[in-house]
Amino acid sequence: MRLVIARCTVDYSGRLAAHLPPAVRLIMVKADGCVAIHADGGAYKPLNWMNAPNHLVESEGQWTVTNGKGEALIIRLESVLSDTSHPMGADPGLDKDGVEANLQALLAEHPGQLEDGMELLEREYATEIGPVDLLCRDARGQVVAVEIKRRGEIDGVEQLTRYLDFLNRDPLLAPVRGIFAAQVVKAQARTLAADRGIGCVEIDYDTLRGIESKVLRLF
Amino acid sequence: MRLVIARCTVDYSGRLAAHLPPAVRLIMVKADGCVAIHADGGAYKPLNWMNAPNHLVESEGQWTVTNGKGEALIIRLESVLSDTSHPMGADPGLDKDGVEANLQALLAEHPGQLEDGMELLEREYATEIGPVDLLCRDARGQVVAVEIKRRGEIDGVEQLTRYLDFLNRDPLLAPVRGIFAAQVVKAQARTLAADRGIGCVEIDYDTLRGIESKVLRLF
DNA sequence: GTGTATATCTCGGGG
DNA sequence: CCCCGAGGTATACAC
Repeated sequence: MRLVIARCTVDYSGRLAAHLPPAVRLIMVKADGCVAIHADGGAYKPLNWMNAPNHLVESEGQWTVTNGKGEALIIRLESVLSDTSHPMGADPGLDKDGVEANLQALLAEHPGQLEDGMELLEREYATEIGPVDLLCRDARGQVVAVEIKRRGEIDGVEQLTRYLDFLNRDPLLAPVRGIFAAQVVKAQARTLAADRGIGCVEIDYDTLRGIESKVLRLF
Repeated sequence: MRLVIARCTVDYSGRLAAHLPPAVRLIMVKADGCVAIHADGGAYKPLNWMNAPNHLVESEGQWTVTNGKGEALIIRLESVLSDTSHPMGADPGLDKDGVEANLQALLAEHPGQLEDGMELLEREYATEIGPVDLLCRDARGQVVAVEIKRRGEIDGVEQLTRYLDFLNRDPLLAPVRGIFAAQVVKAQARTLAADRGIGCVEIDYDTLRGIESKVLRLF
């Protein structure tokens, strides 16, 4: 990884046009060739960048980075304060645990948390337009499609609507109703869901995890 | 900005749990206190990070970063290869041109580019489920809802469809028709729009900006 | 390659 | 402060 501290201006052209006036910034060049220009503040996103694969040409006081998609990043260096390189090697990568998949697994184990008497038929039930998170049967025997989100927003309601459209074409399943389950359901999503006859359930993740812990303690 | 090159392990807990095995990485600490851990590859996103505001405690071989939302980042340093600081000052910020806001502003000024005789009624017209980009009236007096995107894809058509559903329940506005305006409308979006009676208009941003320039030159 | 769904999404604006 | 929408979204994965 090469780290350059320099007073510079930057111009990006491609999907939009963006310009950075002169200032001291960090220019980061990674081993895969990607370039990022960071200011000294404002979270992790760089001001400008060019992902790999790209082509970097260094000339006197100017770097030109281009890629095959007609994008270009031009860095004009007014003064270079520091220019260092550090070998790092490949990174072993990040282990993650606890995203949406975790919530889905817990609800698959405890479908009764969605509604009394609910039973799981299948997880990741495959349709032609994508997998339904949970396919369940309610206490009265009706099939229920469940879409799970960490944050319940309008896109999720659209997603569930598409699944319901498809599922209801299958005479073996129809009529299928929908439940939108999330840790928090936003007002607009709730409005749209209500409008389409889709139920909303807010899931308390800690409660659910508590139930799971109790079950595990029995063994 | 402080730049530390070190062999380290990192653990994040908060919205999820994430762990990084030992490797040499860049630890970036910006003036506002935000911390980011970068590998030598993989685009501009860091492996782990903690945005400002947060609280950083450095002890022997370990940094602990916490914030007020129950998130924590623990960096265990096995060996520090480099540790430098570089004053940069505030960044003047990024000038962007060509994003949706620019397109919306230009179309609001020149609704006739959507269709002959179109007139603007309101920009960002509020509905229960979100703001309609432009509400217009066409040459025959019919109300037209306009959704503007830089790239016209299927979710934009869905969005406009939702707005039309709600707008058409208002007897003072109905019947409302829709126009989907974008610099490029993808084939699937065009098909879906046609199926729903929504018109598509492709906008040439440079042409539109040219018209704006001509208008400005008159003054 | 295109389409779909996720993200510690980030980031900025408005109420 | 939260809510909401756009993003040069990026990224992974299925078809």
